[in-house]
Amino acid sequence: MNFDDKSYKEKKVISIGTVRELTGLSERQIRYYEERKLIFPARTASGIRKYSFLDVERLVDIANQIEDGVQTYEIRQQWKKKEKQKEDWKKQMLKGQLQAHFKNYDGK
Amino acid sequence: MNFDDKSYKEKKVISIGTVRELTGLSERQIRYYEERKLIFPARTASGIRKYSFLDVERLVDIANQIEDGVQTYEIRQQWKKKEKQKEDWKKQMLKGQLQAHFKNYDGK
DNA sequence: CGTGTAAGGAATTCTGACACG
DNA sequence: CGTGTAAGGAATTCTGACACG
Repeated sequence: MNFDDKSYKEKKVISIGTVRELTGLSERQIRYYEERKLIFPARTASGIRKYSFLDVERLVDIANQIEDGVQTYEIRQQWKKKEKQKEDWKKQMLKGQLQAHFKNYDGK
Repeated sequence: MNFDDKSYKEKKVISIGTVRELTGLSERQIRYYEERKLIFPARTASGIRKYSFLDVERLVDIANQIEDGVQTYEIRQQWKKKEKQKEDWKKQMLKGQLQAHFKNYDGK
């Protein structure tokens, strides 16, 4: 209903110093995770990084995994795997709908 | 359920340049509305203003009213009036509950 | 009253690099 | 590999003031 509430979470408006305060991470860490393709802030015309609340949550998640000894490229691979699973799930849904469709047309 | 979605809207994390882009207002206007007690950004330790998405919405509302010729102090008065109405409504609710309460105890 | 602007200073952010391990 | 830090520069933000009307 209030779809704006969702965009608040994804709107990239927070600069790195505020992200530092929100997450407790150092700016060095935040920029490094970007270098390792784990986070993708927007950039202003002059090059200043802007993050969303969703990015902030993701950063905390990343930091926790690294604390647990997971390497950055492993985190990236894990996310790719999850993306693939999501794709597969969508295909299954579509397949199910198609089958239901043909059943109606063939069985009668 | 996801009560964080609400706090996103009220968390003061946006600096004035981004607010300018979000609202289309000038920084001068944004600071002036604060001077007139219509908006209340947070401040970092070093004095940088930080706004929430709710503040951004309020700023757009303020700007629209000013465009319509409403003066800043009138906007402030109008809000005070609405605050009062809200208070009165709460009292009414409370009164209603009290009456229902006594009815149960007295009528039986 | 509401807004623009130039002024000078302080705080923020950026990149590339060296360091440690 | 992940993070700290000093370095120099560029972009941002702040306040108080003058201007117009």
